[in-house]
Amino acid sequence: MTKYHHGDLREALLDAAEELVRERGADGWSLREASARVGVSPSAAYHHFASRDALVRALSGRVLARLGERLAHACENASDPREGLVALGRAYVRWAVEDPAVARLAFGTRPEWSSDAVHPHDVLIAGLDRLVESGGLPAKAREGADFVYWPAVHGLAVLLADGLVHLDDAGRQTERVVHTVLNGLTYDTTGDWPTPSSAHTDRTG
Amino acid sequence: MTKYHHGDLREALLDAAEELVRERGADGWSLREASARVGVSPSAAYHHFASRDALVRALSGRVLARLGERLAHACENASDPREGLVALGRAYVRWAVEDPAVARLAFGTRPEWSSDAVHPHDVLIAGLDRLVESGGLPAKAREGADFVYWPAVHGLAVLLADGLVHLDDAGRQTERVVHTVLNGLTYDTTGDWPTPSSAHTDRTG
DNA sequence: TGTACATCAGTGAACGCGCGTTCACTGATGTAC
DNA sequence: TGTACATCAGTGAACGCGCGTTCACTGATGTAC
Repeated sequence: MTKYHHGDLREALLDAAEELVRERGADGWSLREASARVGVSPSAAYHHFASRDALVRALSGRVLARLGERLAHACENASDPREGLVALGRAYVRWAVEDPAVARLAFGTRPEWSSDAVHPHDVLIAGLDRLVESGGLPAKAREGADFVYWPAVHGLAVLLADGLVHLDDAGRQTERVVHTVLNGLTYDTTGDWPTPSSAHTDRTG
Repeated sequence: MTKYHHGDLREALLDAAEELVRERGADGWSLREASARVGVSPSAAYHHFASRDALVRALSGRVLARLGERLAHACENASDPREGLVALGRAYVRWAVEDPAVARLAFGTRPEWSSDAVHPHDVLIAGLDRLVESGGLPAKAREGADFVYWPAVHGLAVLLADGLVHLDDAGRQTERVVHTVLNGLTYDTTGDWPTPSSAHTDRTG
């Protein structure tokens, strides 16, 4: 029954590590434990990852890529662009609340990023662009708007995931956050907000 | 010169631990290292902390209390309530950017909270109340507004601290975030946002 | 179809290490009389 | 002011442990002829 060759040990190790993160937190587990859980000797892992750290970075990348897919799915299936951004925010926060330890790992580790994966930030960019195209947001408010929307949603997600805040209905609060940000971007009484020229997302560290 | 009794070993250990966090990250150090840095045997620490974890929680509490003081100072010295909230946000983000590893520790560890310290969330509550009193925010928007403002500022802080985003001028972006949120709370086209009845901050875990 | 052989993906023992924590101890301090 | 003594805050050796990683190895697989 037990085969000498595992088949897909790499993926199995990532699965085990993800589960361990879920159970014990981002740092509460070892390479040896992940190997043991898969039923393989510790040294076997080194045929697939250069080090424990490489495993963690690979896991982080896999997790973020999946988040990107979830967000894209949520955003695209909405009835209109504004609702798309609401759905995106809800999916983001929901994910963090449902899987807080994994979320914390993903946000706290430089991911090994596969270039064909959908980055969460790209989903957001597309969502905001669509909103502007549909007339739901003034073009002049668009620049740098992702670095207003993202922090708001991200902040709610991590405050909840880290347990600093508890909310009865996190989904409803997410909706309020998103609407508030979009309204605030639209009714901007304050003036010009030059986009910082080098604003960017760091995807790999 | 070297005294047998240290004088204030407890505080010195917290200082050493804080410095180690700064140098190596939230988890990259040991009780033994902190003791060694202070020039004391590892076991000495156990006269002041029940365990390594207790040390970490005490450090987290101290860090958050200092943050509370900084925020209160920034908020109170502003020219008007709205500027107070801008200053609060700037101080919050600035702190996270200047001391990212310590900030991450403080947000990721249940703090040992001393009841007389000023909690960051309390400073925010006072700032928002003042804004409403001065007519800068409709009373009907007040409820739950802290769970819109805080996520936005917190999110920007942790995105920067975790290196997920880089900005030329984080201070300016913070201002935009705060103004956007306050404008969005004021010009709320969407309707009623019942405050989740049990929304609260967790200060100790 | 059969066989030789290179390659791949495992094993298992061993390495050196630093960790958190305990324990019996001792030197320094401060208080009571 | 001097002394006995309790208490406090250190020492240092030792504990058992699990860790990441290396290494020489071997079993399984697949390909060339």
